[in-house]
Amino acid sequence: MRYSEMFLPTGREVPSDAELASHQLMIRAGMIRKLTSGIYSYLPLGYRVIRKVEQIIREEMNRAGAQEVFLPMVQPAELWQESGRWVHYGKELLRFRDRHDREYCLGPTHEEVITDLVRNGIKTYRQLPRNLYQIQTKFRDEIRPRFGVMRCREFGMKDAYSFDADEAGAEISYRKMFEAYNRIFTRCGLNFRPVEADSGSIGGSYSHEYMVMADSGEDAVCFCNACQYAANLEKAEIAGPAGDQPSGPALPLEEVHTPGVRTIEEVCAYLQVAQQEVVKTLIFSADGEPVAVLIRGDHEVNETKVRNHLGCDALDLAPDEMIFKVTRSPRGFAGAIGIKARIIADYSLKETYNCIMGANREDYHLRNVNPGRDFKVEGYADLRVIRETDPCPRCGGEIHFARGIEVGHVFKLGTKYSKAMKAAYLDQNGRERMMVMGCYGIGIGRTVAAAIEQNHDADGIVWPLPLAPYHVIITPVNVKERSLSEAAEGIYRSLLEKGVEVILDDRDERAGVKFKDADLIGIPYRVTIGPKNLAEGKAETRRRRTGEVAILSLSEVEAFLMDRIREGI
RNA sequence: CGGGGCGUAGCGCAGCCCGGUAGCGCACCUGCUUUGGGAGCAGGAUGUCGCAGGUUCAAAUCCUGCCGCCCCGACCA
Repeated sequence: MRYSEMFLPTGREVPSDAELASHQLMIRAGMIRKLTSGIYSYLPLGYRVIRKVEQIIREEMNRAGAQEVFLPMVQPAELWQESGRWVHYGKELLRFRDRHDREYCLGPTHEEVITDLVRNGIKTYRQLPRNLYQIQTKFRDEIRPRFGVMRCREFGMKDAYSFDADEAGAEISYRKMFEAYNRIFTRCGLNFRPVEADSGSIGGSYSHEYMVMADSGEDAVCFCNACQYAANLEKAEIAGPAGDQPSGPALPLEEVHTPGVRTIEEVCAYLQVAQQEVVKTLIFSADGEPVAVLIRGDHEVNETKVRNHLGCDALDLAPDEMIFKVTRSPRGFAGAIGIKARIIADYSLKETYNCIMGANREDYHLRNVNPGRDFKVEGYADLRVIRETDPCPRCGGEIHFARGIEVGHVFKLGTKYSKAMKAAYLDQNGRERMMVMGCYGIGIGRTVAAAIEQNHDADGIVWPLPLAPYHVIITPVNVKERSLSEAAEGIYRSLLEKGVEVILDDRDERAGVKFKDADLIGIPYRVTIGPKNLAEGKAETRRRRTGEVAILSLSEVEAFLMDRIREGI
C-alpha cells in the first residue's frame, strides 16, 4: 500500500481522555475512533490487526474441529425468557421493540440462539459432539465504558459452543478448547496465562480465564510459584482450617462501652487489640434476605464466594434499614449474638475464640465471644479474599499477585441451557438425555489492546510480527530525489510480488515525520532509502523492536526481510 | 445510580469571574526555502461558542432546563 493513498490519520498529541497506553496509541496510530460512549470505529490500520487476530482464531478453531457459523445479533425476547435470562441478565442487556411492539434484545452472548439452533438440528447421540463458533459483534450496555476498546459496549467477539452427550465428552471438548486457546494466544505473541475463574452469571461449573499479564489490567490474579495453580483473585481458594477447635479456654462474655467506635481500626485502637482478635459482622442482602457474614477483622470478604455459597443472584451490603431491623442498632455495632439473620462464617472463625464483636447495641461491643457457646453458625466456608501471605491451596507453596487483562474465557456450562431450553437427544438406549454444553469466548478488540499494552515503547506500538498490520515500511527520505523514489519503488514492487505486506511511504514529507509515523504505527521492519547508502547501492534495514540496523545492498534486502518474516521475528 | 469535572475551528486549549459582536498552538491550503528523527518564512481558509428557553440595547460570558463526554465509586462473562 502506498502511504500517500492510505486513510491513516496519525496524531502527535496524546488524547486527553485516554489513560491506558493502548487506548492512547490506538487513537494516535489511526487505528480507532470513538463514535459515542463505548462504541468505536476501526480504521483501515486497526481493522487489519483485528483481521490478523481473527485469522489466527479461525485457523486454530478449525484445527480443533470447531465449525464456523454466523448468528443473528438481534434476538427475540422469547428465547431469553425460555432460558430465564430475560429477567436475570439485568441492564447490560439492551432491549427494544420493533414496529409490531414485539420485544427484542441485542445479543450480548449467544447461548440462547445456539441452543435453539442445535436442539432443532441434533436429535441423536450419533450427531454428537459438535462445536460451533462465530465471530460476531456483541452489545453489552456497560454502566461505565472505559479504556477504549478494552471495556466498551459494542465489541467483536469469537464465541464457541460445544455440545456433548455426557460429562466425559464435555470434558474432552473443554480440553480441546483449552489447548486451542493456548495456541491462539501464543501465536499472537502474548505473555499470558490461564487462571481458574468464577463462572459468574453465565452459569456453569468450571471455568478458566486467559489473562494477558499487564500492570494496567483490570483483573487481579494470583499464582503459585511452586505448582501450576493460578486463579482470579475472586476465585482463588484458601486452604481449609488446620484445626477444628479453638485452642484455648473460653472466658466469660463481657460487654464493653465503646462510644462512637464503629470500624475495625477504631475498635482495635480503642480496645488496644490486634485486628485478628476482632470479628467483623457484615450484613448482606441476598436476594432481599438478610445474611450475616462473620469474618476475622484482618480479612476481607470475597463477595463472589459468599454469592456462590448462598446460591443467590443479587448480593449487596445491606442498607441501614435492614441493619437496624436485624440488629436493633445502627451501622457499626453488628454482632452475631441475637441477630435476626442467617449466620455464615469464614473458616478462620473455627479457630477463633474469645474474640471481640459488635453487641447489637449502639456504642457497645462484646469481649470473649465464642462461636458455638454464644451463638450458632449455620455453616462455615471459605468466604474471604486470598492474601499474598496465604499458602497455595494446592501445594502450600508461595502465592504471588499480578494484574491481567482477560482476553478469553472458557466455561463448562453443563446442562443449564440445555435443560432450560430442552436441548435433548436420544442415547443408544433410545432414552432422552440433555446435551452437556461448554462455551468459549475471546474478546478480539481487547486482545489487540492487550497486545499493545505488552508491546509498546516511548515512540509507539511495537507489533509482534503475527499481529502487525504490515510487516515492512519502505521510507525514501526524500521523494523528490528521483533516484531515491525509484529505488524505493523497486523494492516495494518486488516485496509486493513476493506477498510481503508492505507500505511504501511515498509522501512528500520530511524524513523525521516519516520515521515518527513508522515508529508510532509499529511496523516491525523499516527500510530506509537515503542518498549516502544508495550511492553505494545500499539501503538501511531497521528492526522496530530493538532498533537494530543492517546496511545491506539493495539486492540483499528482500531475502533478508523474507527470512525474518518467515521465522516470525 | 451517587460524587466531581468538561463541552469554544479537525485536535489540544484560552476567553466566561467583571456581558460589548471570538482567539492561541498544532493540523489544513498556496508560494518560496529546507530535506536522515514530528522544518522555516510569507500569505490564506476554517466556528449553529453542546441544545433549548430566559434576562438584557447587547450573551461564549449571567439564569433555568435538557443533552453529550470524561474521572472516582458502585456494577460486570
